[in-house]
Amino acid sequence: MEQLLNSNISSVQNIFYNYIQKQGVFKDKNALTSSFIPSNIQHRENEIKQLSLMIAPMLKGFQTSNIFIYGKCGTGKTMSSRFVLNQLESASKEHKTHPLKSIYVNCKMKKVADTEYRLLTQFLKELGENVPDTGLPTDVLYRRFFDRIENGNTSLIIILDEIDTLYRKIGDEFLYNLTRINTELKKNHITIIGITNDISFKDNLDARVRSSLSEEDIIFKPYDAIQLKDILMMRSTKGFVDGAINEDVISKCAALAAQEHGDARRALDLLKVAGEIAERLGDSIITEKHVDMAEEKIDMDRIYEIIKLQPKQSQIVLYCIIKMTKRQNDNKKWVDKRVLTGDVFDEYVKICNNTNMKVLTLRRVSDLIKELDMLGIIDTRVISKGRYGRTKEIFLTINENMIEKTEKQLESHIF
DNA sequence: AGTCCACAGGAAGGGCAGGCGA
DNA sequence: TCGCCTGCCCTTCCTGTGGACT
Repeated sequence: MEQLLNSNISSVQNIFYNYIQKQGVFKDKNALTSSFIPSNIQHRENEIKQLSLMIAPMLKGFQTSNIFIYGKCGTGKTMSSRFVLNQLESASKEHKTHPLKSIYVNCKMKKVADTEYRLLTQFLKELGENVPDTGLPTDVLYRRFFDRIENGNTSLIIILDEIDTLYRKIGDEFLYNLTRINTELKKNHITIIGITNDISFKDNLDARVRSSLSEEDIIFKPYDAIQLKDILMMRSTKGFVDGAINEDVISKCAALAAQEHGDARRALDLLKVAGEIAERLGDSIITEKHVDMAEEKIDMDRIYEIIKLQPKQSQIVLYCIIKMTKRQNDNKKWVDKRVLTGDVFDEYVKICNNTNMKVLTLRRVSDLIKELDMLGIIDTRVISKGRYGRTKEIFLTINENMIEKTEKQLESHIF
């Protein structure tokens, strides 16, 4: 027994020793993450200039317009905004101008920034106030927030990233209240920068919110394959050791990401994960084979992550959708196979009864299906079947060769 | 043209847990 | 301790709807 333990220790120690000794492919892995803000942001010079000009008056204590930034994911919206605000704050400190503070909130963060109360506590905490996570009336929080800004000596810039998610969750009352607070402030000001990838989002807003919130717009166009390659080349130089990666591999990552609406985040992920896979396999050079493996791993990880975070009822609903989709023995291509809400619900009831789970109503299951759609794991479309009623067609968006793995993963959670 | 189906999805509210402040 | 507040998950009730069928 003791001998077995010792052999385990020595094998693990060996892995660590080899890792330390071996020259890996990474020089600075951080440079390959999407949260890394480089000192030189490529192909976004115009947008950065535009944004800087819009918020520069804050340095002299003037009120500036609220700004809306549009662009698909991975087009550099967040990175450019954070870059400009970092520069703005340091300019303010360096030249001792009107003091400024910026707060960045990703509205997609569940349990952090998805309700009015949570957002206000987040703002207050950033401003140094101690507020409980629950318990206080919302109007008390608004008052504290107002007092803090009015009686403090800093103006505030709030970046609301993925603002469309916030709107879908809590409506536009919160945004309206923020703009109202701003009109009542005398000494300091708030500027709101809303970031979204939904170009039509603004149309949904109440007219009074739209007029005050979206005074200036900036649109970030998707990167093309050449621009993506430039970005990846620059990041690779920082991120990988010399000779670990060649131009062909970078081109492949750029081309794959360009197919997905020029998503730089995806391109960087591919590069980083390909590097990790190469390292794990003991290869000192990253090849196109590693990129292929990285592509599959990223997609699978995303699905696992979504599944893991879903409540059990939602997992059962997804499991039923997969089972019903697989059950179709027609000649249709996988992407054309679809199931209907009613069929999913019938299957759901059966599974709940078999597993002694509480059976939720059709109304609730319908909402769970909608949530899965929003997560991008399924696609839905409302259709009419004439006198046989109206329902929802549900398509799986999971890659066909990942279905089995996803199903097994769900089974391990449910049963 | 009217009927009818099978839901979609909005609104309201119940019930529970967690937390605050007097 | 108790009243009040919030978030969260859920149900109930209801109206709306597109198009096949009569």
